[in-house]
Amino acid sequence: MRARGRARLIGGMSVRFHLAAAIDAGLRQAAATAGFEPALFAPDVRVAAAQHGDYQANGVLAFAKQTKQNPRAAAQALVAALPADIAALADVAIAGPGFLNFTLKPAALEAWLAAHGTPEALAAAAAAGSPVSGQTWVVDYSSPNTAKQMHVGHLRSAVIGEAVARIAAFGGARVIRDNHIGDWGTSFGKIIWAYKQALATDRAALEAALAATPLEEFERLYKVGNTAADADPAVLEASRAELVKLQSGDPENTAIWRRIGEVSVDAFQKIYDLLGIHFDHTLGESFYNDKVGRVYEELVGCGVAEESQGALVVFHDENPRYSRHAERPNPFIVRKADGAANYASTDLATILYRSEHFKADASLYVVDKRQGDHFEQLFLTAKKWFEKSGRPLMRLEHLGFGTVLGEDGRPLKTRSGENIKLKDLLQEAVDRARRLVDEKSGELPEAERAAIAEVVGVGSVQYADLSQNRSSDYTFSWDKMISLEGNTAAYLLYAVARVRSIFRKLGLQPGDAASEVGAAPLETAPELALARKLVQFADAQGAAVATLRPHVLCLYLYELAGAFSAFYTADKVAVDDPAVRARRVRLCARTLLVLETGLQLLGLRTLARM
RNA sequence: GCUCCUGUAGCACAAUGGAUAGUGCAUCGGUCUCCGAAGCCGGUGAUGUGGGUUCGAUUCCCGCCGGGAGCACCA
Repeated sequence: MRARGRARLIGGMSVRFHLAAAIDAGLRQAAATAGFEPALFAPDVRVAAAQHGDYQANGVLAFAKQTKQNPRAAAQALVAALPADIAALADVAIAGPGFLNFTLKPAALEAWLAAHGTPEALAAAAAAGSPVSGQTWVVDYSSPNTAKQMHVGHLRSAVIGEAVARIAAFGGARVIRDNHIGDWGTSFGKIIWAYKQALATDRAALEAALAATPLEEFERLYKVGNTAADADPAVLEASRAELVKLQSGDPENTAIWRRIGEVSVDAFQKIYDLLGIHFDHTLGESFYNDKVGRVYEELVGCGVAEESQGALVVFHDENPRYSRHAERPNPFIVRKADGAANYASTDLATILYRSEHFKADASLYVVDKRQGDHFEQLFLTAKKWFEKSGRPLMRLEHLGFGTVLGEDGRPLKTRSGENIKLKDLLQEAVDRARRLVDEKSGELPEAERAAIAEVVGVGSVQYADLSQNRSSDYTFSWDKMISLEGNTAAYLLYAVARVRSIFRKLGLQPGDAASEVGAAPLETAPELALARKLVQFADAQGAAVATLRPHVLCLYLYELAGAFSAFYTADKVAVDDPAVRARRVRLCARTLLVLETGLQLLGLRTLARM
């Protein structure tokens, strides 16, 4: 069997993208040679702390423990049996109780840099042999409700979802981006009622408002309808009647509803454009409206669902939380007592559609973690349903994220207690970035400063969100976010701009092979540290795909930018010695390549100047 | 009440059971006649608490204390 991963031949030397995987394979081979029981030995290769080398393998300790051997003796036996390609790749040392430390040889670093010199080479290497390669993944994110402006609560799903989608696609998956908008439900009866009232009262004013700020106007109409329905049972009844007409296909109500959807999606797209988001599909709840009947039939038919208090529900007796025997039973309600569908109904229909129509291998839901119970019940239900109906079940995963909090530790709101509109938040970020750009780079033309401010401002919002573990609550702070210092978008973008500046000054194109010809071997400590960090892109990328946590990629890019900045300060690129210059040009070009690739995976744009 | 999540320096974060717990902000001190100082180099400072499992625990298990969230027809 061929080794996993793509190997490129450079000067007869095979170059692996994932060097950790190469070391893992080499250790397994050595273990076989040394007579270790394969089932008991897992190398456990990981990126090491810098003082220990580049990679460390911790698996000897567990192996020695299980087989009652001296761990250092086992480590020595393993090292002695290491295949030649690993010995050529790295220096190996046994440390502490039995850790194996691998320090990549400069020639191995140079070969990796030479082999991964273009965006195409990097992407091909990352996708080849990836565990997700060739799979179809649906990423379900953003998912706002129509007739409402997106607010700060919608930020994380959009930003994290886009990053996850890009990371998965770079890892070789065929990614389908699906915006599961909330475009169906009782609220539309109220909007239609209010719309018709406004039409009868002052048609011109209504049309003017809808022409100027259509989404805001529908949002206002919803509030009018909602307030009126709360105050007056007759209005509530009238709204219900409008909803029934809509659901039975009444042409007028359907036209109003369509218009609501269109203006909403148009407004959303303006924000998506800023965030670099483009959906393949916008299949909202209404799309599944005619697909829930089949779900009910099947669930009842295969004995998963049952009637309870008039509703169609699913209990999960094996789980104390969702068991019918619980103190306060909390079943999964798949059809309401009034016969109407709910969130659960359409989500089940959605799973079926993604299975049958998209042939999806995975469906990832980037949704607030507070909906964790819903997804747990949804997945349990889908599992039983698909098992009983003999269908293979795709991987279902809820990528939950925490709440955006203000600096007071409460969910982020405006001073008056309103939700902050996403549009306003992004504009504020751009405005703040603009002030910084004017201060730092006042010499640049007005139009360029505006463009820079947009990239820095929006990128700062994205990066601040992505750079911490998504499942934690996220404390929002303007000052920290737009800050120039620390682990921020500005720091990474600044590193990119400085690399680009070097190439401008030298009159070279980044990645132009001719500029790297005759490169001398890497020599200085900052050069080696930068090269090592570049090689670790493979590890960061692999970890990002495996964990679907973009912050591991953020952390890596920050460290890479730091390694570059240290190198930049210590070692001048524009030196006379052509061999030294060539090797430093190559380091700069790869830094640029990896930084830009990584930032793109996060959904950020980059700048040549800032 | 039940359940889930969570507690790491003044603040914000990191650490698939591994080595001396990393980083940023703040703070203190260096550093621009030299490719961009939005930078670089250095100092100070932390695992809520009590047990347990383990060669090894921020990580796993149990208790306690603190914070957040969810719990029948909303999404």
